[in-house]
Amino acid sequence: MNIQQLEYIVALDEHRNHVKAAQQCHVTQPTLSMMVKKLEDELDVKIFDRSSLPLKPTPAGELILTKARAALKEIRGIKDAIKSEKDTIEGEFRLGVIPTLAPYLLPRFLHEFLQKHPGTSFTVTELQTQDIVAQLKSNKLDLGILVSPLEDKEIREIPIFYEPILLYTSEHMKYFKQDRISLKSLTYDNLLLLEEGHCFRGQVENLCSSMGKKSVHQLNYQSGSFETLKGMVDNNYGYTLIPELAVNVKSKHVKHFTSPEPVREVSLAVHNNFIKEKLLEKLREAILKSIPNHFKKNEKVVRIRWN
Amino acid sequence: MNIQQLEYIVALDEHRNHVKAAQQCHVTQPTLSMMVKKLEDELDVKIFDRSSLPLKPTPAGELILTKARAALKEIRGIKDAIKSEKDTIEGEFRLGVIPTLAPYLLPRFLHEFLQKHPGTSFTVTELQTQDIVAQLKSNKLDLGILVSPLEDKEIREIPIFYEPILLYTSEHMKYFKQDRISLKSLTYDNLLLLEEGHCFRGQVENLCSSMGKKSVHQLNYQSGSFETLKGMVDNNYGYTLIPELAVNVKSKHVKHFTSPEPVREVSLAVHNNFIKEKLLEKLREAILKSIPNHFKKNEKVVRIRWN
DNA sequence: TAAAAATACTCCATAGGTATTTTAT
DNA sequence: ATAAAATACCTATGGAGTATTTTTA
Repeated sequence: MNIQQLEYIVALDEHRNHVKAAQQCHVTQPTLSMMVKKLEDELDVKIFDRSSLPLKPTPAGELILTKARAALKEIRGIKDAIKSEKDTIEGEFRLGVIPTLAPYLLPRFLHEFLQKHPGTSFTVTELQTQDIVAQLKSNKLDLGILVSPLEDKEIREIPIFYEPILLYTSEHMKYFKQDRISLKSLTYDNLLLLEEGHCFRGQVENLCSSMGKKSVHQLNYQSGSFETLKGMVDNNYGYTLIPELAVNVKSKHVKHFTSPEPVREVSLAVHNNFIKEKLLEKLREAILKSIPNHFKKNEKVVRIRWN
Repeated sequence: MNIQQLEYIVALDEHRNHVKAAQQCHVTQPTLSMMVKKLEDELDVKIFDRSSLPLKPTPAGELILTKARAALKEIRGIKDAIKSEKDTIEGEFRLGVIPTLAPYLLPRFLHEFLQKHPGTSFTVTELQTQDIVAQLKSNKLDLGILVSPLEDKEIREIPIFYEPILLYTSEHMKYFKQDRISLKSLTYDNLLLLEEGHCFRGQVENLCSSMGKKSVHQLNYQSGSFETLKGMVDNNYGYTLIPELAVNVKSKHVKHFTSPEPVREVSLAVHNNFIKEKLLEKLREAILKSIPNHFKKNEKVVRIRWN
């Protein structure tokens, strides 16, 4: 017995005509005829009395049809439940965001999102990438916003945007006089960096080594936030690399790189189990709407990896 | 999606182990693994979290499993309902029996059967074969007892026994002095016959022509019952052919044929739709128990056809 | 005789098998 | 190291197609 056969007999009972029933099931008349017959053979019961046209169910057939309808309803219920689970936005969600994004990105979209979707609520935690990943896996978090790729089979990433990496330089550096900086011309010496653990530190180190450079630091100042680093630079102390959302691009200290521009890929991250597709879609849309247009995918970029 | 896949995920949820689940489903582990995966792919939902052993259902998986169990229950319900319908004896049944059997056969088993199966009741009608067939088809009868074969696609015959045909002869006939009569030696002239419509008349005519004989009747006496014919013979008026149940075999008027003996095949007849197999089985057993042992199938017979 | 259903046959998708590799404890 | 699960590959069943015949009204 299979689900198709049940659908065939139900359709046949509804139409009392093989051709019409077959059309409804998107198969040919012989296919439907054969399958109905096969089911009858398997159950060893005549479901339809074909001795006169239009055919009609036998007494046993009536019984079978009633039960077949109930079974099909349950089966459709499975698909429907999944669909509605995927389509529903409502719920309480635990969101982890990396510290180099949280203060700059969340204010841009979260309030509006909550107003637009009153059924949703979020508990936001600032966490470093590895903690977000671990907590998504252990079901302590539902969603993450972080820099991808992670290359973790259990975690699904939905890329949202590509955030340019800018140079934030003090006035006394040579870069200050340039309009745009070439990535190749960058020496990584005396670069101010975030402390260990922040993915952005890893990203910059990665960028550095991918350029075949070795950074030597006279001052090994490591801060926990861009705000401190910016303060250092503002007070004429070296330079740093900084993602665009973390700075006012109109500041005279900010320098863009020439093409190909380094960017970091910012993604939504969820456990493979997460199925609220609609929520992901809506969140992605809301975030995309809140960020500058040039963050959208662009071929002329160097996507830097954080790990 | 198919029923097997639902059974696989339910088994997997029960055992939390692919090997054991596969054993329960009588398939190999790779088969079960693949099918579960295929279902997940089709539904686009992870049903099981395999990141740690033993695996466990995802939240969405729990939902799916609940519904899958309900669906399987309905599906099993179909088979169970059929089985119980087939196995149940209880009910009111309308039984048609041909007149040449009814008065001799019914008293032999019906009372005992009713006592043994208090849940059953019968409405018996004496009808000729063609009427039984018509009423089985039009659902005015549930069961028939008649002489087969009928060769009607809508009617199912369950042979019960083979009733010998005997010669019932008056004392002045040449047959009276013989111990056993050879079928070939029989002249069909002046044979007393039942009136038109009775299948037994057709059977005898059939037997006659199959022997290459042509019957010529001096006295064309046609009766509606064997009792009348027997009365004629008892009063020294010719002879007749008569099925064994209709006579006292110890009577001196009764002569057996030599082998191969002519017999008629007595069958239960039902419409193809009829599914109470157990009832048929029990009826057949009861009838068989009530008739002489030599009525059971025997190779040394000439099965005569009534049509 | 026209419409409906059954039959004959052909094809290919896939459920299921075996052998092996990969993963998790 | 060992048990469990996934993967690769192969086979054969049977679901579905087209063409045709048979049946019903």
